[in-house]
Amino acid sequence: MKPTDSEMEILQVLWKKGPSTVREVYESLDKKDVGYTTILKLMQIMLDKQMVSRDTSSKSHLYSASISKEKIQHQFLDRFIETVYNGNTSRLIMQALGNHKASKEEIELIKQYLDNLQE
Amino acid sequence: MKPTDSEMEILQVLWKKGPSTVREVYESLDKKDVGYTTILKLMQIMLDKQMVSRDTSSKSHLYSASISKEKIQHQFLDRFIETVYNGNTSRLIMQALGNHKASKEEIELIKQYLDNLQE
DNA sequence: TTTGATGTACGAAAAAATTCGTAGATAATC
DNA sequence: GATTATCTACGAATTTTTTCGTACATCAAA
Repeated sequence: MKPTDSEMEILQVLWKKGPSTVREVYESLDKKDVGYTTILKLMQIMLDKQMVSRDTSSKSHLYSASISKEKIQHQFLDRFIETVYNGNTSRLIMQALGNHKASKEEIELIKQYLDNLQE
Repeated sequence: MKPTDSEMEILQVLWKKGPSTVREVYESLDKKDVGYTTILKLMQIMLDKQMVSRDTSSKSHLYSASISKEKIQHQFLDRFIETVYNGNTSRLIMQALGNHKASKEEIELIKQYLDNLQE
């Protein structure tokens, strides 16, 4: 099960803010280019697909992500490395390091991580 | 301009093998689940979008990627980190290292890269 | 020069994803 | 209690992506 781009944006909000109403999600994604019912419909579809669950006890329903951020990240990462980097993980890592100005602390952290791996 | 998943698969082949005919691409993606004309059509659409160019001097046209692998990778990576990792690059790198069993050589390579960055 | 294999072009169907209007329910406010 | 605001449900239109059938061209045998 692979969330689409729009679905990912909604999941991001739910992961960040926890259980939220459609309006809260709509507000968070300040995309003035789509209407409220569009987001509503998307979230209803996500419910169908069981990507989110909801609490309908009050009038405005509360939606929560029902798949963990880590799991989706992992899944996307694998797929991403495969389709974009042809399975070459080191290449991805180097490019990521290159694009992004890493701080001393970050670099140290990653180095430590690598040291651990080597044991 | 964002290639779709199918378009990415085709680009991968062109990057790897260089200028190729539709049949060569079709063969490379041993997806027996889609027909030859599907790939042909996709590549024609990609021509429209100027993602590929072609040489029509002989009967079977030769297609080449007209955007560089590096450029697309860079673009995808930025987008990916943004939508999936919320801009947190280190997180991506650690997870990538964690998922994937890196060889001693790879780890060394990345360490060297980090050392360079630190200077 | 006919036959068959291999190509391209392209319209159009099918599938997937996105968008929104409208109807009706519920809650809040006057 | 009437009016207004806010919410859900849901069908349906749009847009995007994927798929393929068919028509026609070209080339190499037979």
